[in-house]
Amino acid sequence: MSVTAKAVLRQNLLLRGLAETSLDRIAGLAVRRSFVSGATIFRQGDPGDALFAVIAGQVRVSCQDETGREVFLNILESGDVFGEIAVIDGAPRTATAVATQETAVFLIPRSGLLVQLQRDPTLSLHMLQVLCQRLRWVSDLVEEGAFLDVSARLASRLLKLGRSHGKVEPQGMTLRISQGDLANFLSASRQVVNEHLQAWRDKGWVSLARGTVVIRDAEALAAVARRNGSDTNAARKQH
Amino acid sequence: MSVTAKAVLRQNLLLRGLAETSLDRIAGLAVRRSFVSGATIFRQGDPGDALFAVIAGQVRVSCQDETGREVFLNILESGDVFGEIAVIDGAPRTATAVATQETAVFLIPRSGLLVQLQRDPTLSLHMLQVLCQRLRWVSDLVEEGAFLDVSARLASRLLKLGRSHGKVEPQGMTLRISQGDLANFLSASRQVVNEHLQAWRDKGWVSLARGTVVIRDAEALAAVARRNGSDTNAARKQH
DNA sequence: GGCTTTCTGTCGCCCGGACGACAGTTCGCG
DNA sequence: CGCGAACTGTCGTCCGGGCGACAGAAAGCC
Repeated sequence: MSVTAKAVLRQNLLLRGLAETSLDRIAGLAVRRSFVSGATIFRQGDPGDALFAVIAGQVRVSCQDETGREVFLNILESGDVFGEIAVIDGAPRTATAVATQETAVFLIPRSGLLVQLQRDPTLSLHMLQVLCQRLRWVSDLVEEGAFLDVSARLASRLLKLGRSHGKVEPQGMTLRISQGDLANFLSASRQVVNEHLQAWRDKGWVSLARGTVVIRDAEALAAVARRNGSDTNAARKQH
Repeated sequence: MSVTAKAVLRQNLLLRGLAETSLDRIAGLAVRRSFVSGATIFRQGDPGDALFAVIAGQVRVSCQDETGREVFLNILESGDVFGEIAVIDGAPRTATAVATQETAVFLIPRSGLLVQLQRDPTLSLHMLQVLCQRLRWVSDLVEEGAFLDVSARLASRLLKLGRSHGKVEPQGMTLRISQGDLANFLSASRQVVNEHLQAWRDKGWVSLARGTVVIRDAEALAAVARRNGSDTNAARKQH
């Protein structure tokens, strides 16, 4: 295993701060895999026999229904771990993971991982942290879905995506995502997303280009994210 | 600690199958608490300094926004564990827990629990299972919220509640919940829930009474739960 | 350099479902 | 036993936002 790959593993929440021997043992289990852009890493319903960690590239996790509608749950990049749920309880995968760029990952087989979890309490504790983090993320999705209208959800999600995947540039936080994908993230329609985005562009809060959104006024977006459906009416009345 | 209390603890997913010594050590940490019907056990934002296990009674877990709107996330009864997220990562509670009956719980303080998790790998592994179970439950909420319309969500949730909290009776599976609470569970309005419930009553799929729903044809409900928004139209066209 | 694909920007229509308002019931409680 | 609170059953109104339909623009791809 290359030195840089080990460095990537070391920086994530799961493995950060683990004893060197423990890290080596996990590294010994891991297999490197590459995926071309668009390749499916696993799909909903597959047996969950491995844990993954992204070395380089990007992976999107989503759910689909039979009709092909899709909801994105998360975007993962270098250092992120995914596929933990199924690996721990051994049940089928709850979501589908697709590489959206040329992507390299580590694959850690379930059997070896379970043994290691049993042996290394620190690893278990880290894994618990990872699951908690996921749980908070998903609970947040539920809460926002229940309480916020599309504009608030959009603002909130833009800020979160910006924080985790944005590139800081002089004009602001740059996000590489199409409006259609953004809509899938919110379970909203592309059209409505576009409408809000444009309103915000006119106010100077964001700038838009094909496949990118640049956040120029995070404060303003945060205010929209905080305001729920009822306040939206108030805003319209005022205008 | 009473024998019956220990029996309750032993049957849940977290502690089931643990070594006797390990179980005793946790029992040594635990404190028994009682709550009257309507009492708040903890609320969203509180520091998460304990794990809870229900001995008897019922606890409802929900999120609230500032305007008082509420979404139920779960209903817990004897043997269920709750409050795990905040206890593990030490961050504020993500939801509010309220006793809906006279309720007794065990409270296990964070500090002691963490030590025990570090010492007993089997306990950690069990805790991982518990978190996975929660994660699947919450992911399911997201997926259903995104893909299913109110009738399908209602059918799906009724079946799930029936499975976990229903009483089997000659007429069918009896569920003790008001239509308003059911609506909060789906993030839907009480009125629409009532409308669907009544349509189903007329078809003989459920029977209704003040504060209770009896599932008489689980198959029929399952079919509704499977059918998403688009098929609803098809059904209407046919009629 | 053309051709296809994939985005963005816009309309208009229409429907699911939220919300307010009441009337009638049934509990629980003083 | 009587009163108030909580629940169910129904209407009508109104609107957020889904969906189909295009047109133009930018980006791969042969």
